[in-house]
Amino acid sequence: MEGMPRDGSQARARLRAAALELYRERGYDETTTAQIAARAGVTERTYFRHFADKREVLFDGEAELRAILVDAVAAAPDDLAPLPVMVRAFTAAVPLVIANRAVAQQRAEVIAVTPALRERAYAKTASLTDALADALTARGITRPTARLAAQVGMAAFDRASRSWADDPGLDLNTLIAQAADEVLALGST
Amino acid sequence: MEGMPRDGSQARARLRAAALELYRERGYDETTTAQIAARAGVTERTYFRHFADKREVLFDGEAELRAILVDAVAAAPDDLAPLPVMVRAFTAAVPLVIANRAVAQQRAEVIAVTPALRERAYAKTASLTDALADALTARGITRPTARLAAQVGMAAFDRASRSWADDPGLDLNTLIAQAADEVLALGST
DNA sequence: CCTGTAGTGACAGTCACTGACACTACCGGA
DNA sequence: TCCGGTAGTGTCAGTGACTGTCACTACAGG
Repeated sequence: MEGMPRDGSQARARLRAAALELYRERGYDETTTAQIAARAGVTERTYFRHFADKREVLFDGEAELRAILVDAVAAAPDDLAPLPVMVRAFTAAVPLVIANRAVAQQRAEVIAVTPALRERAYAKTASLTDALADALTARGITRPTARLAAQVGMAAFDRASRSWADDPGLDLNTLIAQAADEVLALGST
Repeated sequence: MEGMPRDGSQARARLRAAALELYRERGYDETTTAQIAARAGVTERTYFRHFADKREVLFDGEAELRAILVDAVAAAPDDLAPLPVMVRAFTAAVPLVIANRAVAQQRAEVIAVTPALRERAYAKTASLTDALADALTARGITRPTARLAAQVGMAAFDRASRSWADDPGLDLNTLIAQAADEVLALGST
């Protein structure tokens, strides 16, 4: 194309949209990166300049969530126990989660039926968990305990998210707090 | 080769060994599946008959661990709370873990420095977690709670494993119990 | 107007992975 | 003893993800 705008973020956004559409229409395995690029009006080579691989296009914007979580951990009161700190962090992210609900659900549907994408999703979650563990470590918590708290907090958030996905009428903030309570109740009959 | 033994499990074992060696010698990215096959004395096509992809060769034998965990969950007393059930399950797996320690460490080293392999490791862990959640569900525990307990239990086991990897002189059974206690203490300062 | 820089297209190449077909060792029974 | 089925393998051809390289174009700042 002759007069293509030189602003890369536009092409990037079109690639994101095209990929989500195609993955939903034809399935991930039946979609080629060339098709994604074509629908976005660029070449395959340009696709790989914006995204590291065929999966990554579905996992953009993770940085924003990470920043919110990490900042919330850093901002929590000094004397707060690890699990309540996690609750605060995820609570801080609730507005973003709610804002992205519509697209997130479409993505989740594709990911659910595609092993390769589930694998990437696990890796992204693990990456977020690492970031949370680092943030807890910065609060003076020992690294092994920080890792444990981050993983447990993420498990609680996962539990809350699923309930909320089933019934978006529920209050996600409340669900997060309840999930944390549920963790502490796992030791008692 | 003319007189190659027709027993596939031998080739499979050689492929496993060859892959671990090459991944350690040259790195995962610098190793081709053709090289693995060559070192094992078979063709590349045969490699892909035994393993689904280039990563899977490092994650064989997961089925054994899964069976032990699931059986232990099923065998636990009816009135035991979810987290203690997880402790029992992982405790039942300790002998296997100890027996595999030497090879497991070599694998862990490669995985640690290879994003593609870490990703697969996360997926394997998630798969085990799903199996544990299913086993808990069979005990009458609600699915969301079962998922939560399985993830929390896995986090505790991860915490215990890492301590044990750092100092194999410690008792892994004790570390698992301590990690579970630590989870329940995450809510208190 | 000139120059550096970022985004892109074009092209060639490697390698993971798959489908199809043929061959060979072995196991069971006729 | 022979014979047919089966499992494991080799060979070959092909697709598609991903990379390196080079040239070109739009735009910003001086």
